Amino acid sequence: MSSDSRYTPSLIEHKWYSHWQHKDYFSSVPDDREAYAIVIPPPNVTGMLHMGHMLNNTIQDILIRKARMEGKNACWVPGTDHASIATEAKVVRWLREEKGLKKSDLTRPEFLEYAWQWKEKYGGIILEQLKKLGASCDWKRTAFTMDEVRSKAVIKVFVDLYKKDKLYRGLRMVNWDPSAKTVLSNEEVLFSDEQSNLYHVRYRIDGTEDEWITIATTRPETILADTAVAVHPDDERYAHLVGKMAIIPMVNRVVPIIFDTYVEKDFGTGALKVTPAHDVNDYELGLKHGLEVIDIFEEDGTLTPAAQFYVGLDRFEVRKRISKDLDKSGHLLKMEPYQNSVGRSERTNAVVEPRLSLQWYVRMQSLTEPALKAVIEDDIRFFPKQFKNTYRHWMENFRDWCISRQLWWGHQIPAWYLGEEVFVGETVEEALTEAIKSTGNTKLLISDLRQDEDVLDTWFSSWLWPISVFDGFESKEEIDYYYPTAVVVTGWDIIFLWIARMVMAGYEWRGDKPFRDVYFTGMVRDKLRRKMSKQLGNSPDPLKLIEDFGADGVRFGMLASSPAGGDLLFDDKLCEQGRNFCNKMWNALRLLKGLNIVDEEQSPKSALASAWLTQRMDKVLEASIGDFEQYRLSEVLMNFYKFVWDDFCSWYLEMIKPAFGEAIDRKSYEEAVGHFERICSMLHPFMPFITEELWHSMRDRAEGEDCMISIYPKAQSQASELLGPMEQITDIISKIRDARNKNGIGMKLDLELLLEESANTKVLLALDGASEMLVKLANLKQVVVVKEEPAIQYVSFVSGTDKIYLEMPVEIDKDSEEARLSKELEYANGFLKSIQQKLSNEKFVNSAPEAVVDAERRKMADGEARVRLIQESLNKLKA
RNA sequence: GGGUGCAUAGCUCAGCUGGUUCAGAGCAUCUGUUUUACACACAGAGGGUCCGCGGUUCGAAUCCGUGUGUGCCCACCA
Repeated sequence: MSSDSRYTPSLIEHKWYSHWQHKDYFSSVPDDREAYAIVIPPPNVTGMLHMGHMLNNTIQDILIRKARMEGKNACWVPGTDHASIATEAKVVRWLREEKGLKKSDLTRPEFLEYAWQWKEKYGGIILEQLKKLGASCDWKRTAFTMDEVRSKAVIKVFVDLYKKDKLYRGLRMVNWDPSAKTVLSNEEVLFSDEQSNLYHVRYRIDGTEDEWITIATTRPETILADTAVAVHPDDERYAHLVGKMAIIPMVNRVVPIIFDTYVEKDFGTGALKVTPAHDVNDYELGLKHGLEVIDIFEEDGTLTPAAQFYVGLDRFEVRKRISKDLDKSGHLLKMEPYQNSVGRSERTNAVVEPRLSLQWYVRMQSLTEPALKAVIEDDIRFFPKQFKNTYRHWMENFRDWCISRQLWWGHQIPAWYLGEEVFVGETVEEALTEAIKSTGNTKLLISDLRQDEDVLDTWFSSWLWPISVFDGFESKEEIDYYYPTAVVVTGWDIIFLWIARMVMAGYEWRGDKPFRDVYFTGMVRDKLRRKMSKQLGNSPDPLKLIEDFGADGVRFGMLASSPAGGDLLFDDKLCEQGRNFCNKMWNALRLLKGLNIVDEEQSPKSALASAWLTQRMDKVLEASIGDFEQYRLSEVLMNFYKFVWDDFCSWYLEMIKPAFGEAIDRKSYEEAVGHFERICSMLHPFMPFITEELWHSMRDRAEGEDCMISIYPKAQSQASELLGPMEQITDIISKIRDARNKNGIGMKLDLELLLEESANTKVLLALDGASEMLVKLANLKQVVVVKEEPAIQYVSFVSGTDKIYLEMPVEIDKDSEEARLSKELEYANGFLKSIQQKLSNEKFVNSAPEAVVDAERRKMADGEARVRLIQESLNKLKA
């Protein structure tokens, strides 16, 4: 404990973190113990720690620390994801800003060299941040999706899928990111409603002077690529146009007017421009009606010569210009504000362009089947389980997965071309062998083959993570031991991108699930339920939070926010509460450490308090088992919090605390430290730093005797016969405080406690014991048993079925006493009445379970006694 | 349009298999306390139509139906 005796998180955090590291407690190798593995959802190398990471890593750390303390071989593998598109974008910017280089100036190997440099420099930041949070990962195992082992796995899997005929190249409409100049999978496109305009443009009917058809579009720039106009076949307005052609403005292309039920009559003018090259639906229409496809966009979103106008300008610039030009030429009839949903690239935020291109796809059907089954049948359990439905719905409609990306940073596709023919192999030599076999040309050289320029989607490596982190495609030793892993903790936003795919990969290559449980955290939002965003500035800096409240405080705050599933409303007030909790425990230990200890026999009062605390703790621990199993960690923590603060600090410590100037007996002291020790273990997974610090401060510890590897406490006994009496004691003490307050006794005064003869002896004893606690309230003179109502100035109350007389040194306010007693009587009567009513109901007695009826009978007996006792007091007072 | 949740104190949420006078917790609010571990504290208090309606049951915050409000996911969006 530091010398200034103030709780200062920063002082202890660094100390224990390096201590644990030094002990190598985080390392794991297969052994005889039960394996409990968690693979960290690899954060992007580009990433900084954000609140979502804080949350799910706190949760994982709790789970892994608890497993470790329960004697399992706890293995938490950290790592980072190469995040091909996001990283490449970052590297491109870095090159431009720091080195004055453009990507196009560099060769692929040059670019990759810079990218690796960047990765070495910035890629580890996020892991360092996680360490500050206290994450007890096995850092020696730190993996990277592009390191040697993981890369090998990716290549192997690609080849394997190809051989199984689960891979193909296909020409399709894809989501194109013009900023990163790559294709995106559907899951990488985020749709949101944006304000735009609906342009009404008229096309002249071919062969007429002044007959027009008006279409509505949000993308006038694509008019240059139009190859038809479509209307609904039943639309009478356009029935006369059968067989007619329309003339595209500006380019003056003559295109057919087609009739298709796809068109909605009620939307806009009921006429639709068809641009097969730049719209998914139009492409389908084009195929159906045999339309020409005119592609007017370059891969960066500027216009090609095929557009004829605005060549080289960006599509949005063109939108502005063409609307003006169309207006000038009298084609633009109307421009109205319109809200539509716009898809943007998850990584670059660029508006996604539908584009026809040739890409690699994974056939999903055979992969989704076992993956769906596993979750439906609870072989993999979802928490909360509602997500099963979402998962099923999606899995049943899984489209083939586009896995090629037009980037350099990533795993280059192991496919080689000889002319139009493709050969796949783990190495170029393998591909060459295939090529020779296929062509019969034995003179072929490696240099004749041209490797596919594209890299694989990042998720194509992430989905192998639970296997590849254990080198599971190459060696058996670790994978057989650690697989399936225990649980994966993640936000639900990547359920499809990542979770579903890991499940598929697990069954495809291991024939087994990758993890037993999936715990979905909520999305972290601010207390006003807004998303955390840079623009709003409502996203706290995690490291600043740790500085302000300590890692333990922040962990507490994250967890106390809200349970799994829904949104998690973050409020740094909760971190403050967490810090205060640490401070409370810190001071509790200061109290103990400050006591004078004497070698005397244990006082009965602390023996009782100690036994009671054991039982309270048992009860809390017992309840936590189910909560832990269901991943209700907030619940567990709050219950622990209340137990430590209320039961341990407010009641137990107050009861065993000797009066001012006096000493505590050794046994009581030892027991108190023992309780505290168990509390440290119990709370350690949640708040590792403070508990480790207190653990070492409370006793001299042997080398290696750390809280982190102490045994997780279990309930010691089932019995709870002391809980009742203690409840009564706390009740009595509360009532004494109350009487003091009500009668305006602010100062310490002599009070005499008198009990009826019938009083429960255990309570009597306990009260005597608890008397030390009353020191602050009153100097308790004595506890005596009375047979009759005493002839003194007193306040009486009923606790349980005992009546207690409290001698008061001041005149009692009879009116308020009467009011108080009347109120109590009313309550007791109401209680009794409701029970009597129940018991007089034959149907209740007959149909309710025996135990319930019995309990009611007991309650009735107690209730009757209470009513009688209160009534007596009231009568006396009135007399 | 398809699916799926949610509705309980000022706020955030528990309330699990229907059964304690069951209406709770934390925070916030208010009142009191310079108390000897802790003011990052202590002792108290107030605060509710458990969304409305109907049903099942001896008994409903809990189960069923229905209405309303509200969130999310998927698809579509000229």
